[in-house]
Amino acid sequence: MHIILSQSSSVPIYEQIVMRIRELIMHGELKEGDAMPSIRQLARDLHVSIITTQRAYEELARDGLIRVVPAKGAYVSETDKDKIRQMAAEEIRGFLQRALETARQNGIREEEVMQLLKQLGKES
Amino acid sequence: MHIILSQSSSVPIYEQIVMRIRELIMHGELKEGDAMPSIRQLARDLHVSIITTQRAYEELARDGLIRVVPAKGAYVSETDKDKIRQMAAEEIRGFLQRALETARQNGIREEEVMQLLKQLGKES
Amino acid sequence: MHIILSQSSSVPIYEQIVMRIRELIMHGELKEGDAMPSIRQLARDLHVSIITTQRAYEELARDGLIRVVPAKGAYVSETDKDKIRQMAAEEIRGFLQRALETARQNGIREEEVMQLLKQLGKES
Amino acid sequence: MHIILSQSSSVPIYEQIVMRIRELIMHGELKEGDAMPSIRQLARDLHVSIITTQRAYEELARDGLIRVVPAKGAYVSETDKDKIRQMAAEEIRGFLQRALETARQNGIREEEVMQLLKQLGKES
DNA sequence: GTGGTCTAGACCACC
DNA sequence: GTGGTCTAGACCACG
Repeated sequence: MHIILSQSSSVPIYEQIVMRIRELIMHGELKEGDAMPSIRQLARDLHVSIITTQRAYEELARDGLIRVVPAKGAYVSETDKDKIRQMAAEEIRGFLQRALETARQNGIREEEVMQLLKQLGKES
Repeated sequence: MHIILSQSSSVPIYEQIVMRIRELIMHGELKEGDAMPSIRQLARDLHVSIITTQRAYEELARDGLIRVVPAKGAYVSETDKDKIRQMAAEEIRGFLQRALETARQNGIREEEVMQLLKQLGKES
Repeated sequence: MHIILSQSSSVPIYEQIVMRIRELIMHGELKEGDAMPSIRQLARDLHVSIITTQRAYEELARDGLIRVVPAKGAYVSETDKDKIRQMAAEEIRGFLQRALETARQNGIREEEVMQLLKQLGKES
Repeated sequence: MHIILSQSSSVPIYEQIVMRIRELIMHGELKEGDAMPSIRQLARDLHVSIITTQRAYEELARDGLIRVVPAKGAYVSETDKDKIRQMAAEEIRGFLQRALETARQNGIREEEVMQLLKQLGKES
C-alpha cells in the first residue's frame, strides 16, 4: 500500500488517498475482496488524522469501489471498471477543456496544444 | 470591456477577471498605453467588491501586463507577448500533465487522451 | 439449524441470528422444550465470536423465547406466539411508518406505496 | 426553515437535516435559486456543530439538490424532481421489504401488512 | 480491535 | 462574512 502524500499540494489529502487507491484498484494491485488497511491503521501509516482516512474511504465507498463493513473493516468490491474509466474520462475532459480555454485566451493554436501533449507523453 | 463572470464557477472571481483582461490584451483589444477602467468603476460595472478588482489588478501588475500609477489610474504596459504566451503555455502544460496523470492512473492510453483533445477542439 | 449470515449486511450479526431463531420457533421448527445448540457450538458452526452468539441468546431470553439455564444449556420456552406476533407487528408498523413518512416528504401518494407493497409481495 | 431535530433518534443529525431540507425542496417551500442559510448560521440555529451542518450540505450538494459556492453561500439548484422521487421510491422499497421480511419470519400474512399500512395511512 | 457520529477549534482562500 | 480542510479527542455499537 504505497501511498505518497504531498502536504503542500492544493489537492486535499483525502483526495490524494482516494486517487491513489483508485489507481491501485484499476491496476489490479488491489483485487476484489481484498481487505483494505483499517481506517485507523492507514491514518497511523500516513501520519494523518483518522478523519482524513475516513473521509477517503467514505468517498471510495460512495463510488462503489470498496465496501465498508462497520466493526469488520473495508474490502475492495467487485469493481465496474468501465464505470470508473468513464468517470476518469470525465475528469480528463475537464483538464483538456481548461487547457484549450487558456490557449484560446492567449492566442495559442490548438495544434500547439496537441504538440505539447505529445511531448509530455514522450517525456514520461 | 466585456467581462462575463460566473458566480458559481470554481474559478475565483478575481481570477476570472485576470484571465479575461489578459485575453483582451493578447488579442489586441487592449493596447499599450490604453487606460484601464478604474478599480472602483470596474467593481461597480461587474457588481463585485472593490477588493476583488483590486486583487485582479494586483495580479496583472505583478505579471507586468498593466502599470498601476497611484492617484492616476492603471495603464496597459508595453507587453512582451512572447513572455505571456510562455506563461500561458506553462499553465496549459499543467493541465495536460494532470490529464495524462489521471489517464495513466486509470489505464487510459495516451492516444485516447489525444482523441479526446481533438474532439473537444472541434466542438468549440 | 440452518442459519445463513450476511457479513456485509447492515443488520448486526447477532440480530440476524435472533431473527432467524425467532423464525424457526414461530414456524414450529423449534418447539417448546427443545434444546438449543450451546452458545459455543453455535459460534463454531457460524464462524462467529462466542460473544456474538451470547448476545443473540441474551436477546432471545429477554424476549422470553428461550430459557438459559446456567451450566445446562438453553431451551425453547413455552412460547406465547400471539405475543411474539404482536411484537413483530410493532416492528412492521415501524417500517411502514418510515415508508409513509418518506413518501409524504417527497410528495408520493399513499396509493403508490400500496402499489409498491403489492408488487414486492408478488415478487418474493 | 423549520427544522426539528431529535437528539435521541438513531438517525444521524446530519441525515435528519438532509431529509428535512429535501422535503422543503420537494414541497416547493424552497425554490430554485433560493439562498440557503449559511452553514454557520444553520449550525447556530440548530445548536449543532458547524461540521454537522456542513456534512448535511455536502450530501445535498452531492445529490444535486443545492449548489454550494465557496465564500458565497449555498443555493437551491434547479431540481430534477423525478430523480428525487425515484431515490425516495428506492428508500421506501427498502422499508417495505424489511416489513414483508419480518412478516414472513413471523407467519404474518401479506394481507395483514396491507391492512396495517391502510390503517397507518388513515391515522396520519 | 473495527467503523460511525459528533464536538470544538484551528487555518486557509475568497468576497 | 463565507465555505474547505485538517486536527485531536470523545462516545457509541459491534465483533
